[in-house]
Amino acid sequence: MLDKSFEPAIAEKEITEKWESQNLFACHPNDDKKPAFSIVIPPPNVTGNLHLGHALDNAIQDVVCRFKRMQGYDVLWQPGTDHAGIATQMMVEKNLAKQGISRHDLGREKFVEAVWDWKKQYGGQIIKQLHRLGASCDWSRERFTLDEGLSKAVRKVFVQLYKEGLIYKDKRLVNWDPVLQTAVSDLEVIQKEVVGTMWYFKYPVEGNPNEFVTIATTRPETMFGDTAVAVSADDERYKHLIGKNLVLPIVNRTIPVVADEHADPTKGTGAVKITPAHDFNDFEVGKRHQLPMINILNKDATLNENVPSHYQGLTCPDARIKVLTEIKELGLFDHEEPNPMTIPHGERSGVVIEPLLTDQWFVNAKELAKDAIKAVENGDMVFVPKNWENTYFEWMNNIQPWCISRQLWWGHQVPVWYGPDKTIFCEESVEEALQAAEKHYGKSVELVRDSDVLDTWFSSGLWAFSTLGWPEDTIHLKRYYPTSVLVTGFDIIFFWVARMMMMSMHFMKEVPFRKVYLHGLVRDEKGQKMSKSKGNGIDPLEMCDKYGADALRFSLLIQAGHGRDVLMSDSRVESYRNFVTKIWNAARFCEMNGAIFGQDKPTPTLPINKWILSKMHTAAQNVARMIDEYAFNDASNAVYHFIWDTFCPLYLEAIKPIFHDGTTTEIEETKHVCGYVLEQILIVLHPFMPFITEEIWDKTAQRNNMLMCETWPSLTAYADKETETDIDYLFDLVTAIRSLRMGVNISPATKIHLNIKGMNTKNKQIVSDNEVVLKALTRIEQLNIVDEMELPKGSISQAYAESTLNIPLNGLIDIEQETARIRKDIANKESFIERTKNQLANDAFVSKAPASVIQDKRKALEEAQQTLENQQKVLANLIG
RNA sequence: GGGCGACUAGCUCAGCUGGUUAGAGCACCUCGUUUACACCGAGGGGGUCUGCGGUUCGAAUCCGUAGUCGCCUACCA
Repeated sequence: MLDKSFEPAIAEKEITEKWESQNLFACHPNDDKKPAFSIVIPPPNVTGNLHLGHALDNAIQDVVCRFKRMQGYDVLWQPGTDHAGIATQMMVEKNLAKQGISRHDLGREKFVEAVWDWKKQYGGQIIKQLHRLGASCDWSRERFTLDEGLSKAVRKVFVQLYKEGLIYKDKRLVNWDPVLQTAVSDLEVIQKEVVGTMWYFKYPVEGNPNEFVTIATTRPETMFGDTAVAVSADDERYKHLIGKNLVLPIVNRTIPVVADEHADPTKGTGAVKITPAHDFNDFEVGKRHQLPMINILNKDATLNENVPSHYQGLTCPDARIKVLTEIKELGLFDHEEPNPMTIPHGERSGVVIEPLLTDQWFVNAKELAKDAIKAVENGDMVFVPKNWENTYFEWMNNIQPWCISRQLWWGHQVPVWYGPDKTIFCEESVEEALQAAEKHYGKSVELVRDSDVLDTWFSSGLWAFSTLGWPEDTIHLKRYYPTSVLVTGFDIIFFWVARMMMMSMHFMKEVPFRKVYLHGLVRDEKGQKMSKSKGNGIDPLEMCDKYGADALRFSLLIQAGHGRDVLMSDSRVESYRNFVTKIWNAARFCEMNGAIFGQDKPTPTLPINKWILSKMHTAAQNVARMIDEYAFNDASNAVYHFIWDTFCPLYLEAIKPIFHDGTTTEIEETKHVCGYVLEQILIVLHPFMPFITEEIWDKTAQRNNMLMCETWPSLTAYADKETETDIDYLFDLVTAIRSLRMGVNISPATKIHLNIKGMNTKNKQIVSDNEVVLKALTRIEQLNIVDEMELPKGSISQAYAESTLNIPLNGLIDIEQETARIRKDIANKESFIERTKNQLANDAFVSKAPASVIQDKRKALEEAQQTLENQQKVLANLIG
């Protein structure tokens, strides 16, 4: 029995326990009868808390997984978390800082232990939160990117790529985060727009103190690292200076003037100072001209020993002020102007990123990208929506070397050992490295391990196969790889999707997933990005507490259309909570009227019952198609409207009089049909709203199965189009009658007499077949269907298709108001008729438009003309 | 600088390969019989589809162009 109201908090807990204690989310790799379907979860950061983006992402995956299970697939939804190198290390360091301890106080080993302790105690909170949403992951298979198995995969991949020459060590400019004191990849750098200043300095020409070259710079303090000034070879202003030297002010070091394509005569002064160790373009210029590279910064971005002593130890902003002062004192300042520019900031630390010359490990992404590009070109992997593939190609075709080393402690340590002479031994374990070293040196030696760890995305890049057991040849790998679809946000196409494609193509020779579905961002109700600083964030768990997980999921899903962002607000969730209540009450109604559950599909004789079965199957088919197209908004909309606009107000209302006045046979049939249809509704709605549906399923009957294990309605067409059309007509008629009543303020309590004049045979038949229903829904006491009659004075009439509806009224009606209403209706009809007539009189239209279009127009015209005629009679009767 | 997307009722959005008297939800107005539901029911008002030009018998739908907004990406001496 269903209680008076649905309590999400209690039901969600109970149902989750039932699902999980029976292991219903588990995959069955040995079940040969079922086709496999698999999804790997985008692993959330182990430090993370569930936000609405996760809620959306996982609601979508859950819909797909539950749907596929119901369709008879063996589903693996592979869960897990990411160790999130920088984020996690920062968090633990912050905690330690509260006790006044730095990671250096602890030392590397102790620190890493501390992080593991933290992880064991507090990490993975987000996984618990996913359970609350109803996520049907195979929780027994949860993985972590630093698990032993996954670490093994990481080492194997690194070693192989190294041995293939696709991973290499290089000294080059990288994005350096001076606070975290590590290199970061291009993707971890955020460009921020600011209005800076362009300063113009004069560099004297060597041997001719009265001649100067004016250069423009936005970073005066980097002048200590200048090793040339570049000009364009054709620039008349500077041509004569090429090959000569300038004197770098303050330090009084001489630097050459070189001709280089990088110098653009139209920009700045046409002469550009070259600082190879602190600018990416200058680095290239430096290499072209074999210029010295002078690094002037320490790891914390203060100036180092390569600058004049009174600058050493200053921060860049301080040094800048000092340089400006000094240049002015030297009379070498030309002028300055405001300069809008973008400045790189660290994604995590938020501080200014410095290009810094360091030794780092790189992946030759250009090489790995080749197969990853091909796989999308030839359709082995498909983007949904398709237009994202442009973004993918654009980036992949211009891909830069991927800097994978991080100067952190938390993460996968690079499997590289150095011999006494710095020879590199890249092996999967220290034992193997020692062996290799012994072979190399002909004796045992001490090795020192590289201290760097890998970019977090290096291990996430292997996620699609490492979680399935690779490099072991596991049954899961065989059965579930390649995975069926990846569901994620477009913001990590480059970080993750692209890297998975590259790694998977290289190591598996096969795509990691057949499709990638990219959903939008969750925003607040005004369409603004949610952020802590704006304070407009909405906590999904709060929403669960307040409205239930089903309502939250549904409000996300119903907006998840291709290429659309999702807006979130209390009022939206509230309205879907109302939908939950609606379903609950509909179920209660069925139950109270003795609905029969757990039976096979009925074969009813009453039109209304045939009708709802047909509608139900059409809806189920549509929903299935839309899920397969990843149109979650359309799919949820279709369920929503079927329940709220068809099942409840039409069908349930229509069967009330049957339960009340029907014959025993009719009542039994209707109990069966309404029970059956409700069960089908529960099945179709289940992927979207797993809790309420499972709860109703559970509480209404003794069942063998939980709802989530039921089979999706058969997709073979079951449609009774004729009955659908008939009953649709009936309900249209109901609306027309209700509208007529309402128009003259007849109280709903008043039972009326209704005359219908001139109705055709077919429609008469429909009305008489469903007379009980029609009368109940429109509160008609007496119904007269006549071929011809005079409309009584003081009665109210309305043309309805070929017939005229008439309600005799004893009381007064407002003739004026009524006349106006009819006139307006007539005017509408006339305008339609005129337009349609013109169209049909147009030879070009008749000769070129498809026959079906013309036929439809003719039919509509005929009908409108007939109705118009009737309506004109009604008007004449009213005023005459 | 390059690219992508959006612009349809007060708000949020449907409207697929051109043919609908342009739809929905929320909001709004009116009225509330019926023990499923007031977290509800019935009825109703409201838009000519950002501007301009074009293609077409026919355009919200295709093309061009202008504008506004958003996102991605590059560069910035």
